[in-house]
Formats: sequence, structure tokens, C-alpha cells
Amino acid sequence: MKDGLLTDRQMEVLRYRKQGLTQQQIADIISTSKANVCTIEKSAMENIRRAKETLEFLYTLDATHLCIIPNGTDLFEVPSIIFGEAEKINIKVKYDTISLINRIRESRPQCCKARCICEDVHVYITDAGELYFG
Amino acid sequence: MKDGLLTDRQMEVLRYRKQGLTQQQIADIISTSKANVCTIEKSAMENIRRAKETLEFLYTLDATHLCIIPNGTDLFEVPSIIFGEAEKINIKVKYDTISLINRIRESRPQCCKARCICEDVHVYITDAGELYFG
DNA sequence: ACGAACTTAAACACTTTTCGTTAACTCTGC
DNA sequence: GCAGAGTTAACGAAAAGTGTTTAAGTTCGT
Repeated sequence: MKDGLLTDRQMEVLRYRKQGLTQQQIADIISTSKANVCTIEKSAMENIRRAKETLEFLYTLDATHLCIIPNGTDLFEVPSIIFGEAEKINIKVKYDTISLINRIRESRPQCCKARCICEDVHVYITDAGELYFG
Repeated sequence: MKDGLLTDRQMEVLRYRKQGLTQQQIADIISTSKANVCTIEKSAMENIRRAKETLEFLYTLDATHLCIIPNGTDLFEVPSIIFGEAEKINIKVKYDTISLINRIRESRPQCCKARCICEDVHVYITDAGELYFG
């Protein structure tokens, strides 16, 4: 059994970066070039992106439909967007307006600044009316 | 730029499996042995596990503290466990008892059978009092 | 006990990733 | 201009992942 996608080197660099160190400082600490720190950090990001995309695929497996809430949308407009999309494909969403807003705020807290969606959010709608926020 | 972790082969097998086909049926369709279908399916599962673990690492990056809710815990006991852990490290959790129970039920529905937590749940606590359920 | 579905392990060719170097490049603030 | 932070391209060597086969092993219902 193996760990996640990230190599020891990649996690090491990400930890130092989280502490606010520059690439040059990290390069000195781990005894390599800053260019190498840059590529290690970059491939770490790439691995994280791939991890997210992999889990999104799982949702698409039972999802009938994908609907994208664009960056900048007012949180209170989200339910009607989703209800509208679901209606188009004749699916009754399991959640009412209030609990839908709660679901999105709880599952993507980093995307909700006050009433504003600050990142594109992918919403997968299954035949059963279940929702996944990718 | 590449897609997620899963290869075309792996996604193909997972899709067929989702449709209820057996490994032998899939092997016939994609012209290989059932043993190979088994291996492909298994490595797909392994990739999915790794994707999840990778994203969990991100939470540990800004998490000050990890607290594990053991399998079999009563859902109503979860808040006091978390509040207790947070208090030990002088962090005020952002959520009250009710919304904490809601958060865990919404973010890990498959772990909550009635009032019982049926899987170990990792809770990451950040300095800001935010919680992530890994 | 039999067959069907599924799992496991070892071995192979093949491809991809990763880490590392060197050197040149952009961008920003002073 | 220039120093500091970061990015990019080209290349090599070592390591890891993938698809495949073969063969032996479960587990489960009839």
C-alpha cells in the first residue's frame, strides 16, 4: 500500500512554501537549485490537479448532467440555476432552496465569500436528484 | 496537460462495472483476459484511493491538529470530542453543536448510519477554527 | 463438488514521471 | 538598470507506473 500522489520531495517543498519561504531559500535548505524547486513545486501542483480531476470522474459516473456555476454568481441565485438545469432534463432535485444553499456553503466553504461564489463550481446532477459539488 | 489519474482502460472498466457487467463480459468486450480486467479495476481503485489521500494532505497543510473520531462513535458525541480537542490547543471552533453535526452528516453521509459513525473519520482543525473532514 | 465471479502473484516489455543540472527568460519594485 | 522571485526549455539517469499473460488461489450459490 502506498501513499498519495505526492513524492516526499514535493511535500517537503509545499510545506516550506506554506511557511512562506522563497524558492531560493528552500533550494538552499534542501541543497539543490531554485529551478529544481520550481519544477518540483509545479509538478506537485499538477499532481494535485490530477487528484481533483480523478475524484470528479467518480461523480460523472453516476451523474447525468453537469452544470457550472460561474465565478461571481450570487449565492442566492445558485438554487434557481440548478433547479432550472435539472428541470431541463426532467429531474427533481432532492433539496429545497435553503438546504441547497447550505449544502454548497458546507461543501465548498472556500468558494463562498459572503454572498459571492468566488470560483467556478461544478455541480453534478444524478438521476436520483442527488448533487455533487466538484 | 494530462487528465486525471485514471487511464483510458481504467475508466472504461469502471464505466462497464457501473453498468453491472461482470469482469468476463468486460474482458470479451475489450478483448483481453478477465484477470487483466481484474488488475485494471484494482489499480483504478488504488488510484482513486491515492487521489483522496493526496487531497487530504492539502488539509494537513493548514491544519494545526488532527483528531480521529473512531468507528462506532455516537454522532451526538462527536461535537464534544472535537470541542475538547480544540480546547486542548486553544482553538475556538467556528461551529456550534448543531451545525457541527450537520457538517459531518453532509460531508460524510456514507459514514453516518442513523446515529452511528460507521467509519473512522479524520477531522482536521485549523488555527482559524475551520474543520475539514478527511 | 462444480462452475462462475473474482483475487492474487510473478514476470515481461513499454511508457511516463521524477529529480537533477545548466542556462536563458519574464516580471516587479527600488 | 538591477537585484530578487519566479518560470521555462532541453537533456540525462533513475525510478515508478501500465498493460498484459500465465497460473494458482479464493468465495459463493446450487
